[in-house]
Amino acid sequence: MTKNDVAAILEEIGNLLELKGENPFKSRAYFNGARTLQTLAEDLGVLVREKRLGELPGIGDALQQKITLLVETGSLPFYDELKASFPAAILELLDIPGLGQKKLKVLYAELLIDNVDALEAACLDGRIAGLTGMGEKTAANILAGIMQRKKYAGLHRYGEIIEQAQDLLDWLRGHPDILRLSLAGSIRRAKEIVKDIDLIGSSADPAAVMADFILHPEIERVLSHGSSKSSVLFKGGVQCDLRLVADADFAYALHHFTGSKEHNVALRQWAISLGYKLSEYGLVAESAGAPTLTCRTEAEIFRALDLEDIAPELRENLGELEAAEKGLLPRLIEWSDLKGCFHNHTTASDGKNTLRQMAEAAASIGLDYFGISDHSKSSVHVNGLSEEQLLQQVAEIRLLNKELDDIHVFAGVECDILKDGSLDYEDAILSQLDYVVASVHSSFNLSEGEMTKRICRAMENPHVTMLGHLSGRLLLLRNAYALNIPDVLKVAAETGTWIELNCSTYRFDMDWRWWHQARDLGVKCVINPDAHSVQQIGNIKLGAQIARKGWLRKQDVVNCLDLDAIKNALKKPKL
DNA sequence: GCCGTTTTCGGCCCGACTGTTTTCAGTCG
Repeated sequence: MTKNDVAAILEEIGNLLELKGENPFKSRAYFNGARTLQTLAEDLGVLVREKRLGELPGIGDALQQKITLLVETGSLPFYDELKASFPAAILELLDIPGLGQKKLKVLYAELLIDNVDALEAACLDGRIAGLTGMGEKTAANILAGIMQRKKYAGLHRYGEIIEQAQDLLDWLRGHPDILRLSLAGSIRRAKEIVKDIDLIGSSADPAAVMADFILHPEIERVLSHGSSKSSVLFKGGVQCDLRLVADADFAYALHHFTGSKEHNVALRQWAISLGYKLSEYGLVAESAGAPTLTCRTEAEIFRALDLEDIAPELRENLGELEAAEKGLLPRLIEWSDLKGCFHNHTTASDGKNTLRQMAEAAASIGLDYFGISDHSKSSVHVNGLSEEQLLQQVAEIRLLNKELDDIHVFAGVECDILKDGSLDYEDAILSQLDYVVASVHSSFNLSEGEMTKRICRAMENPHVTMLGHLSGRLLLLRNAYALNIPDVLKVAAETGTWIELNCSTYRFDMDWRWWHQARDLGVKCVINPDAHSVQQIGNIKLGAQIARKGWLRKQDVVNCLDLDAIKNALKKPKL
């Protein structure tokens, strides 16, 4: 049982306890415990074995026992009994917008509603509207929530809505009554999955701004409309919340609504320890005689609390406050630090543009070098290259380099890691390339041990320069395969194998949560677009955002090296 | 159920908006 499995069970327990009418703080304790496990950098099995679970924040005696039982035996009688006292599908109803635990509890107790179809029927035949505390509008809202959920599932990949968010920001900034305006929420923190677009603005006439905001031509439905907050649903299914405050409150509101919630809770505690009370409205001295503070910017709020300015991407309560206190925050990478990239495809395998088009497009966004790595022969479904085709492409690249003077093209391959950890070409072929990206494209269902061994064996090959999309996940589509990432990181450090941060909007893989640890082990990151078209080369900008989230600096990312330095790095034997 | 320099009991972030209600509860972030 992985830590994510355990975390999912703790969350489920939290929800079931709320439905049961338990002390809400008790169920919150389960949610907190789940969150701790999800962001755990260590191996859960090791923690359990060494009886160190209690050292984790939010894990006390009771959770320690329950987690230990789950890890050691794979089951938990407390959970089984709790689950058995409710219908199987009831928690799915909590995903419907507008329906929380309290209403769900009433629906189940009064009408025995325990699935989406029964809920939909009850909305339509008037039974919902007849309950105390619920009326026609409640029924209509729940119904709209069911429809919305069916249509859009409510979650979005960061890389697919960030552009829309930026456009919206620009549109709204043109409003004459807007003073300041920023993205907030998880999209500002560059989370790989985003629920909605949060905007925070300041205005002397918020009602006027709101009145115009809800007239945006791309809006499908206005969900709520007030003078300080409005929510709309855009065509295409993205929800956007706009909050407006007085300009004096802007920095506080921006910080508050950027979150994360966990960061905010920690920062409030921190403020209390210094004698202040922090909220979205201000930073107020609690002790008599202390000066009243006015912060114009978030940086000023942090400074007032004796902290370095914490970048939004780092605000996850994963050590950023402690680092900011000691002046140890990393100087985070910027996309413009990137000088090139390595994992890109052409029409030779499954790309949409030719070798030359790709190289010229890379040059046009200012890159100094660019690597071509088409698929290897086992990936027949994506037109993987035979040995002859691959060597032919290498020859073409050598010729192209004589023509192009503003970019250098490296010849590589995305070589399949076969089921047993061997590679898809012989060493005699691989040795003729400038570099090799090794990736898993098949046999996803191996055990964790087998998959870990497979990938580690591939890294032992001296020709393997880097690992591609380490976990194989496709965001919102496919889970990562079973893999012991700490073990992989250890071997990557020992063998000098780089690990890719794949910038496909579906991947962002390796996950940002691991990079801080990888960095501390000395594992180098390489930010790659996995571009299958000229447009996708630009995804390295998104990748740099995610790298920032993983605490990465310029010196941790090899493709920040200039052309001469990267040539030397590629020539150097890795072992 | 967790936590602790006001500590082993009594808190646990809190305000906007909506809808159902005559003063407030639920949801959301």
